[in-house]
Parts: sequence; structure tokens; C-alpha cells
Amino acid sequence: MSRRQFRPPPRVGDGPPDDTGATILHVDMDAFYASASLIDRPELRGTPVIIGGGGRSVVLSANYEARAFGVTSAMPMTRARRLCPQATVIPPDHDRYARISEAVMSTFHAVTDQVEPLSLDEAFLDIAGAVRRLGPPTTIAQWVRDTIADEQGITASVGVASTKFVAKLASGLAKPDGLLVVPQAEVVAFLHQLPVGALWGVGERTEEALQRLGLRTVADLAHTPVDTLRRALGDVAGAHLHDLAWGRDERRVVPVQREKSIGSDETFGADIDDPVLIHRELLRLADRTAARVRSAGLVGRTVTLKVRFADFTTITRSRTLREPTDVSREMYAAARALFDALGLQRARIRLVGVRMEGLVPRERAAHQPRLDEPDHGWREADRAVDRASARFGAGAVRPAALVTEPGGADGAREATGGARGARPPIRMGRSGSQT
DNA sequence: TCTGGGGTCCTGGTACTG
DNA sequence: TCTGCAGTACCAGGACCC
Repeated sequence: MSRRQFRPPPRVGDGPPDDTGATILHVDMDAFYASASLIDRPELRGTPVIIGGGGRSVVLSANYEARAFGVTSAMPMTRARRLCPQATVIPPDHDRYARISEAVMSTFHAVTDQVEPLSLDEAFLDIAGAVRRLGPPTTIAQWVRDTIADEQGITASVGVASTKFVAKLASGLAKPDGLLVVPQAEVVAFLHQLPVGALWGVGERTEEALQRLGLRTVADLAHTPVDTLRRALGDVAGAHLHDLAWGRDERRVVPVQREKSIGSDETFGADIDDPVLIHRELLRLADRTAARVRSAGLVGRTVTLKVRFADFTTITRSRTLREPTDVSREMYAAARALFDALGLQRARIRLVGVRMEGLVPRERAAHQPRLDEPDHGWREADRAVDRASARFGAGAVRPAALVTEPGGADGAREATGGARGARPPIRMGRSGSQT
């Protein structure tokens, strides 16, 4: 899903495109969550549909009919409803999205094993090794689009180019339901007509910095001395953007990438200042995060706490443990210690989050038993909980502090129905982007 | 207008160590 | 014992992406 939409330039060339050397495909499903949700609701096709929750949530996806009213993804739901009151709002169904995504990925693997998923709804394919077997890149790209449409009932747009970043730009410009090939010889001309904001890695702040330098198009950027860009944006970003502006992108398609961090955060239905409720939320988040770390076969060493206050200022605090862990209790203890160390005097808090970083495979992390460690401790208790959850469903076994009394309120989260089942891990590796 | 939740990467500051 | 230095690890925050 592209965050920003750009006005497509004229198609490159007439007739069959020259796809020589363009062996990278970027496949991006069109309005994926909305399209997937409409498979069972054909009567809503052609009418505006928004995928999202209630309360203080934001739009997960909107179909093109809703976008015509100005609704975009990541927009607050309250605003989206104001812009398009006639839209049908459908709550997200993450299990369904994961199933469709899996099927689409298997279509990609029928073409090549060089598939790098970026999120549920997009992936890079390196088809250099498939051209001899399946035909030229354009033919393969069209086959992928047709297969997804036939088998899943949703449309996808595909960009075909010699580098990942140009392929990604091309798929964005091809949307919706399109195919755009950028021949190797035309990459620079293709790029230089675009606004600087089109470049991958140029967000709002960087665009502002570039505008201050008087740089509006990629051509402006390309003809600016790299040292000037380095001073304005930092060494790495400056040099990187200069390279991209000339179509230089050495990043390869990497089929498998391991997570570097796993975490959860939760926005309260209403801002809260009760430390007891916040501690409970930290326990819930630590429990959820640790379970995901364990299910990925990983352990982590750095626990990061995130706190967002009522005025939306956000702080993070982290602590590196003596040795890596996947134990819920240890993660909670670290997160709680970080929170208590803030010494907040009933500050109004909007969101708290817990993240585990410095992840390594469990078998690679040597566990050093402590003298005071019981033979069967929290580690074994967590394993037992995981087995129960696998058998009876997530949340079947919970810390006693998280069990709500019958008829009792479950903190501020319940105010907006914030409680959710454990979502399946949807990350599948990336090279700088993520869902 | 009023800002989710999942992530990655980079930068600058500080602490530690040899 | 003190100081300066360089390399490294850690920490916090910002920007960005989907």
C-alpha cells in the first residue's frame, strides 16, 4: 500500500515496453484490506468502504470510492466519517488478510524463490532467473496480476524496473490495477520528472528540509552537490538520496529477513493517570510481546518502554538486560522499572508500549543459570501457557492480575472496546519498510 | 484535524574501557 | 594517580514506511 499517491507521468514509450534488464518486480495489492473485506460483500462494490475501528483509531484502508471523498489510510476515523458519512465501515479481519497474503505469496513463489515480502500486501521479486523459463519481465508481471485476480478476486499493480526502488515507484504510479515498466535506459528521465517527495525515504520533514534548499524535483536533487545534501540531511541520508536521484540502488532482493525487534503498544480509550491501571497494561503488553518473541523462537536483550502523554509528546526509555530473555515476567519487570523510574506524578497518559530489541535465535543465546534460580521457574510457566494458548486459544491462560472480575471494568481500554485477540505476526521481512 | 500499531534505520550524546 | 584519546556499547529520540 503506498502511503502517498502521485500523479502518473505519461507512460514510458508506446507499444510493447522495452523491459531489457528490468528484472525486479514490485507487486502491490490495490487497497488490499478493503478489497479483501469486499470479497464476501459484493453488494458493497462500487460504494465507499472504510476499513477501521472505532474510538481513537485510524483508517486502515479505504477503497477508491471512499478515497474520492478524501479518505486516506492513517487518517483518524472521526475525520474519515465526517468526510464520507455514507461510507460503510468494516472492522479489520487480520486472519483473513493473512490467509489471502499467504496465497498471493505462493503465487510469487511459483515464479521465483527470490521473493522479499515487505508487508502482507506487497513484495519484491527478482525474476532474473525466471526469464528464460517463463518469458520476458512484462509477460511474467502480467501473469502475476492475472493469477492474483483470478484466484483471489483482488487486483494488484506491478512496477517493473532494474532496481527495487524504481520498481516500487513504478507500481505506485501504475495504481490502481496497472502495470508500468521503466526500461533501464529511461530510469534517469523517469526519476527526474518526479517531486522529491516521491523518493523512498523522503517524508514530511525531509521534504521540508529539501524545500528550504529550493529543491522541488528529483532533478533538482540530482544536480545538487552531495556535500550540500549531507550537511542538510546527515551523511548517510544525504548520500543515499543523491544516489537514488541518479537511479543508483544496490539493494538486492533478500528472501528472508529476521525480525530485529518485536513489540506492542496500546492507546487507551481515554487518557489515564492511575499507576495501577498503567502497571496492568504494561503486564498485558509484556505478556503479549514475550509470547510473540517465544513463538518466533527468539530471545531479546533490550527492553524499551514507550510512553505517550496526553499532549502527544512521546518518550522512550530502554534497559539492556544482563542476558537475553523471552520470559514474560522479566520483560514486565524491566518495563515496570523503567516506568517507575520516570517518577511521573499522575501525568495523563495516552499510550504505553513495550518492545524487545536485540533479538537473536533462542539456540544461539547461552542461558547462564543463576544460583538463586529455581529449577522450574517463570520460563517453564511461560512454556506451559504457550501450550495452553496453542490448544485453547490466545488468552486462555493469563496472569491473575489481568483477569477481570465478572461485571468489573477492565480499565480504560474497555472504554473503546480496545481489547483485541492476539493478532498473528504479520511481519515477513523487509528492507526498510514494514507493515 | 487531531493524530494506530507494527516496525527499521540513523544520529547525537554519554558512559565505559583499554 | 591523573589525563587524554579512541573505540564501542548503550540510550533516547526523530524520521520514515506500510
